[in-house]
Amino acid sequence: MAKQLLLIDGNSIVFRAFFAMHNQIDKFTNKDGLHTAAIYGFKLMLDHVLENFHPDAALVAFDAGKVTFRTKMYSDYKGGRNKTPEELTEQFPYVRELVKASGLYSYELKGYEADDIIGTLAKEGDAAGYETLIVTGDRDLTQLASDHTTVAVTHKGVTDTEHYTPEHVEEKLGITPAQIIDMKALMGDTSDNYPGVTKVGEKTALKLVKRFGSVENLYDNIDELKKSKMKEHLIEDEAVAKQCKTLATILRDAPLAIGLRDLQYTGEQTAELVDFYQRMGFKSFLAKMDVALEEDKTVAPVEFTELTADNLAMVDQLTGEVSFFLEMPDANYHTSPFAGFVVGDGQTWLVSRDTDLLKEAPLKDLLESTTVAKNVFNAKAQIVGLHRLGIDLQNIDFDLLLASYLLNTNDNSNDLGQVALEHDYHGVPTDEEVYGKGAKRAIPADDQVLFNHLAQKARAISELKDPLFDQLATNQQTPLYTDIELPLTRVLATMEMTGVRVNAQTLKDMGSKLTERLADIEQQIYAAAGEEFNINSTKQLGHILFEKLKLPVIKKTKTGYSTAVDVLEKLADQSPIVEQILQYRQIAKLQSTYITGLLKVIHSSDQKIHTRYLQTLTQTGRLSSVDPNLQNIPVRLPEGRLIRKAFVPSHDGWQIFSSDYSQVELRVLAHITGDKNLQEDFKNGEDIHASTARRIFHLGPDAEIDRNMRRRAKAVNFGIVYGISDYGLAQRIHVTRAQAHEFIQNYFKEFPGVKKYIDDTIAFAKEHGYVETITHRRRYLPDINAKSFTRRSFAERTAMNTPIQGSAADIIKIAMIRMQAELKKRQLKAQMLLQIHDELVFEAPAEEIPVLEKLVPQVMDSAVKLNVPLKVESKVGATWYDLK
DNA sequence: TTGTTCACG
DNA sequence: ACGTACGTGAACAAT
Repeated sequence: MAKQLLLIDGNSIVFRAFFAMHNQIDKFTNKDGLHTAAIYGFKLMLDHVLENFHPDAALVAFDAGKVTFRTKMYSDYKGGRNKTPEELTEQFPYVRELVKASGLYSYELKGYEADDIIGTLAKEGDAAGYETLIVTGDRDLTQLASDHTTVAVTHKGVTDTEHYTPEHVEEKLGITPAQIIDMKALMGDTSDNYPGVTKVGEKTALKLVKRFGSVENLYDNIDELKKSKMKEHLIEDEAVAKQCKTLATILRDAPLAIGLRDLQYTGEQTAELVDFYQRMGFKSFLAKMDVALEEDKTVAPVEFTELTADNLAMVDQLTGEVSFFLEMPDANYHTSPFAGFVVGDGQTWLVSRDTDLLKEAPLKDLLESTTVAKNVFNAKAQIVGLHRLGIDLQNIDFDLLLASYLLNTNDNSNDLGQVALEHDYHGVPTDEEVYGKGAKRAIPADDQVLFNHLAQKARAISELKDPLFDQLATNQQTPLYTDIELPLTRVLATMEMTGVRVNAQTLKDMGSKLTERLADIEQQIYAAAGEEFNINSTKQLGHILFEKLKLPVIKKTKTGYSTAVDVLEKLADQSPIVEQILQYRQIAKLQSTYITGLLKVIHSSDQKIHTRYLQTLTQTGRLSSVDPNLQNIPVRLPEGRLIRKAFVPSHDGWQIFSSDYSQVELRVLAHITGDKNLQEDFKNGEDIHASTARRIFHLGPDAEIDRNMRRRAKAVNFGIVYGISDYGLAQRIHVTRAQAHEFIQNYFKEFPGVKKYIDDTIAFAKEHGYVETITHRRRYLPDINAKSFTRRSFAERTAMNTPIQGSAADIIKIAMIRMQAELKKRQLKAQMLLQIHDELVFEAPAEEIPVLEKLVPQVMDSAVKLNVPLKVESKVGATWYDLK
């Protein structure tokens, strides 16, 4: 077998690697802050090549600076290029080190480009009977392809390559590799900045090369061309074309100081590579070699002083802003015990288990001071926890959890140590590491262990403040943090602490009735099945329906038969048991989640439910609600809706008041797409689903819209917002896929702005790796360029949905902050209780209802200025059920 | 802990 | 040919 020679175009691969990973450039840095994306990508490419190609000799060629024989000949050669970014230039020395550790030679020659080194060695290889593989990111090198030399050009990224052999060049362009030079001479090269012949591009150049064979032959026989503008240009630019040919020609006889015999490849230098990976922080490469990354464990120890009743005066030594952390071991900070606290200024850290000390003057005054700034982790938890101790935490400046969430919604741990690690800060372990997990989790009995952990937490908050603020500023997210999310934290804390009154007796009465009905249906099901079984078990239910009763299988899940509603609905006419199961499910859900579930979380002290809003969880900027979830209380079905009767005002003579945005997501869509038709429909105050039906079904302005048409149009509108597929739409509205496809096509024809927005947004996401809302809330989409169709498609749908859902979330957040301020300013007794994505629920004395009826819609619809109006509808009633 | 189902916007 | 609408939380069964 012939010997093999590997030649790599170092500069072009490094550039490719760098720009391929450009959108995650800040993710690839080592602990010293060195950018490593290009180094990483280079090694990725190298490993990929060496999987299939086993060279006997190998070399990586680099350019040796700007000045080459080409620039001497033509001073504009490669002119006009942007300056290489600092983040890339700093990586070159390390790429060379990597090349060496990988067992390859590197070489550069003053006055010549990497191409010329490669061209010369490839020629030497051909002569010596080698099979040569050239790896490059630059298509120009394909001119070197020959019977024994293949040129691999990286496509997208660095591991996806296209192999150019003479046959492949012939197939693609219909010319020989050497003729690529002639083609380039005629057409020029914008990236290398030489012009070629005026008005001659790739198409014309190819035609001419195919006809005449070479530039020289073309000019020798120029008279054969018919009179034309092109001919004039050719004649005029003859000198240019000939000069460009020299520029485009890669040298095959550069005066190299090395030869093939100097390039023997004997494999990688394992020890050097491991050391190199350690310094670069390349975990995955180390893992391949079964070596773990040595974590930098050299964290400076943190010093702290235990605070007691006797040395409380030490608090007065704290100067300037302070970092503070109140430790609550349970996630639910409304009820969690307190385990201790830490407070300090970056120099001094004061710690204690005795949280009653916080009530003492020096600490209470400090925490309530409006002039001393506080830095914390999870401000909402701290506000609520301290409130339980009778302290009103004021002047919060930095919330590590909140800032981290805004910077990247994907890293959404609630653990301080974990969050710190996501920002490359290693100075604090996770709670799990210190407190244990599961049943073993406990606050350490050893003071030193607990105090050290608390002090480390406070230090992390303090040290991460500046870098995270800087990153927010870089992302243009400072106003989002300062004007929206941080003020919202206090609004949410107040809502949670206020809580909502729930009448336990109402729930219990409903519960007993449901229990009876459930027992009844249960017996009917057992009778129909001919045996008793656990109806709640999908496995047992599947067995009964599809094996014992032999009903047709409509859909399967990973683990067995699907018994979901849409499946059961299709089976309803086959056996009465199906309808009974649907009934059972509906009632069992109400009973377990909404009767017993809610009864469990009513606080006995005030008969109220205090949910927690998670402000740093969702990928879109919405809130979520837990312990319990008050954002999914039943409303759609009449039986479930009755649950809302239990939600009552907390004072006699008060009422429940609610306002919601009407079609806010579609209005946001109209705003950000700028679609004229959609905007017009909203400005005219139309029933948007009806007007959509009118457009996509091509109905006249006065035609009657029947309910079915409106229903279909509504489904299309939802589909557009969610990232539609014809299949999905067809499923939902029970039409054929072809019909669904036509509906979508009609929609895009009628609303071209929407179509353009979708395409532009996906393109933006592919280029930048993230999408944004109207307030610069950001969501990264790592899968947007994934190879897997499913993953990529999902990322594309979220790319277009997130700005819409997220901007709607931004709008209501702004409204909530303004609303809370208005209630305070007007000294109203009304309280904001709940937020349900597009709806705000209040309780208020009856006499304030007329005020709210004007005020709330006015605040909500003016929260932001869109180029379509926002519409708000209000209802009022004695309970949450009775709203009218 | 994971999967399924179902409640909401 | 791929496999299907976005964002959530809770209960329950089975591993």
